[in-house]
Amino acid sequence: MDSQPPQSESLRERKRRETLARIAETGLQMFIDNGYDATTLEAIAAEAGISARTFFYYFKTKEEILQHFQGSGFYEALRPAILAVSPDQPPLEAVRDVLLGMVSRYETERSIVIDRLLRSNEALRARKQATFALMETTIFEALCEVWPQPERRDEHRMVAILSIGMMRLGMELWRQDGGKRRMADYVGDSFARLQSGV
Amino acid sequence: MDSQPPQSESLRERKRRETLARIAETGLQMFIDNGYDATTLEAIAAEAGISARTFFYYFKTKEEILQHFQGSGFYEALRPAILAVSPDQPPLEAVRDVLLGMVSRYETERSIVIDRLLRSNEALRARKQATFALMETTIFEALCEVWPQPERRDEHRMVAILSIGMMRLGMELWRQDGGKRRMADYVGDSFARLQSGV
DNA sequence: TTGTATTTTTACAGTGACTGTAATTTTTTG
DNA sequence: CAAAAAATTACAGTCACTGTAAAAATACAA
Repeated sequence: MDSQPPQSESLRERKRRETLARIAETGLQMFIDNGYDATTLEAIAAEAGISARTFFYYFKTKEEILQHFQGSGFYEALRPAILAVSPDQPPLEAVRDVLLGMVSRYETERSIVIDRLLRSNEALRARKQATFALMETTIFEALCEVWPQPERRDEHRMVAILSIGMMRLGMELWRQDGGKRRMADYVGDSFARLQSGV
Repeated sequence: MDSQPPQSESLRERKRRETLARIAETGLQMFIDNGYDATTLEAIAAEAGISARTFFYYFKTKEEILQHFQGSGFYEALRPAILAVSPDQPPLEAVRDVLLGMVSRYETERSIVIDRLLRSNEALRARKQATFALMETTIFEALCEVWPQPERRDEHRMVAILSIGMMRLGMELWRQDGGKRRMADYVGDSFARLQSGV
């Protein structure tokens, strides 16, 4: 109907965005319904109305479908959030606050379902751990920008490892507890316990 | 020459052990020479003098060749070492001492080469992180046996995460430093720094 | 030694993720 | 509208890995 496409997004861009989203949604739903391993690329492509080859034009791997959902929301926001932190507080507390904010946004139905998928398969579990390692690196590098003194680099590494560790601990305790309280509470408690002496 | 096989090991067992070792050694050497991805299973099998199908009679996956070397030495010794610890000292110090002992035994030429391989490939890096996660679980469970009070379980989780974190930190610092001092020194320093207040 | 059970090895025929290539269609742009 | 750029597809291939069933090697008992 509009003969003038909105300047902000061309037909091409819109189609691309829609196709990407359709593949991801279709894939995730099929994973949930039938399991990750049992869902073939061919089936996802067919369901999404594209050829199998085209799938790889949008995603490098099957796993990347899940990374798509992990990525959107958590990992990408980490670096900017830390860079925006006030350099007056101690780094560990700064990172703690950033992570608490992100964790509380993370606790959605979808994330929980995806997490269950990530636990269902050996390779996916490994990828999940790798994501944490990536977050550590991201935190470390961001801290080095906020507090750039070279003699603090080792401290930054330590803070990055401890932060991700406490986040993982909190997430695990939350899971163990069946989600009675908010995930962020458990993460906050873990940080508190860490700081109250090891 | 001996018509009597030694009771301890039958022909079958010896051959099996030898074939397993031959596949692993051949595979590792070919990975080192030509890279992990560029080395096909078929090539390893051919070099080891077996059929491709027989490879999978010994290893479930190609990755398992590397796990074979990781496993022998580190992961398997972890649980018994912690179970043998004196319950008088604090858990964190106990685990620290265990890890320091294992790390000093770990720092061999072969381990370093394997570590380089594990860094060369995305999936392998992920597996490496997964191994650390597995060690955390092993430590946690062992601690729960040594100090079985239910109210200490969360503490044990914390100790497991912190220990593996400090070990990883030490290993990383050692690598960054080009191995001037022993790896165990860096790990020990990391633990010390952790305990001297976060 | 011989026969029989068990284990190991192999060939063969798949499946499924992923890649390279080159042709075709769709969208953009001048 | 024509030419460039991007998206889609078919097709053929590689490689890790699996299922199956038969053959070979080893163990064991009579």
